[in-house]
Amino acid sequence: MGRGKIEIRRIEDKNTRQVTFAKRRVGVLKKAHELSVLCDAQIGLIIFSSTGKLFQYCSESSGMQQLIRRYHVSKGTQIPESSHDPVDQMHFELMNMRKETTNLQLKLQRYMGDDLRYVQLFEELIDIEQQLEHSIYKVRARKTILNFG
Amino acid sequence: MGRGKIEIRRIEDKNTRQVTFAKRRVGVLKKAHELSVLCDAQIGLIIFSSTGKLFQYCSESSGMQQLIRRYHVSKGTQIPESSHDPVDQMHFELMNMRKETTNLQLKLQRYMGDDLRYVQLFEELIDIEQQLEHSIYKVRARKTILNFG
DNA sequence: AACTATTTATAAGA
DNA sequence: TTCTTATAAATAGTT
Repeated sequence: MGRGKIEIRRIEDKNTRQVTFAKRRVGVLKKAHELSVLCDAQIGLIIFSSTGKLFQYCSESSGMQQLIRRYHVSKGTQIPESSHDPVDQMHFELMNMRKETTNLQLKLQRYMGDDLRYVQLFEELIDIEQQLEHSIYKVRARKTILNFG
Repeated sequence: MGRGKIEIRRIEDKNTRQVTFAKRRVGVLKKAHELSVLCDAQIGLIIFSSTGKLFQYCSESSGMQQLIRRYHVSKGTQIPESSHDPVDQMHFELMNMRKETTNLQLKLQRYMGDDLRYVQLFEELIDIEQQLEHSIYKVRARKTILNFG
């Protein structure tokens, strides 16, 4: 739907991905709304961007909470490992977040050249090196812009 | 998007409404999936037809339950730090951890050369550049060790 | 269930 | 980056 056809796979270029996200997010929210109105359907749409920002749509006549409740009822049985107790849910989320934080810290360390002892693959080092070189390139470009832009 | 333009309001003819629902339901589910894949977003879409039938989409790497949990957490309201209620404390810890995760993501982005738009201080860029150069030095040292150590 | 004439969404360009 | 536009995709009405 544009000047060219694209494959449906993760867009690698960060800027393009961000622009596409902004455009298509509007598109899909609109489509959800139209379907809900035209066909009298109850619809909830939750979107988390890759940076964790939340966008949502919920059709009229019911808040998202109510829709989610209906969803749970409709699905009937609750998945065993997931509890309805808000405290349990929070605990679960907390564990997930700790895991994510740890991963991020490791990744950051790696890109900061720390804790490379356990990087055993030469290929992986080359990847990191190239990423760092690319980063430096971009930082220098930004420096130039700040200086003369 | 068809032989004629239509107003976005409830379709009165029952048959037409059903047909349109079937067509557009496929369309919006597809759009949600494409957005999720192209832009690395976490998406959940819940559709109840007017007859109460459930249709849903949830992006890879997380079930609908987990997405809903994330939604609840994300919508969580601010809790005063002073509360002694264990649930509030857990909530508070969650919020802090989310903040830390966001910071880590930003820092990582920065060291990967992305999202430098908002780095306004030349000094800060020089810091990042030096850190990156140091990182490359360490990565290269590790390469040497792997090769000859 | 297919088929198209049109509208709509959007990828790439300015 | 916001605006534009050529092209792809969705779909309303038809068969």
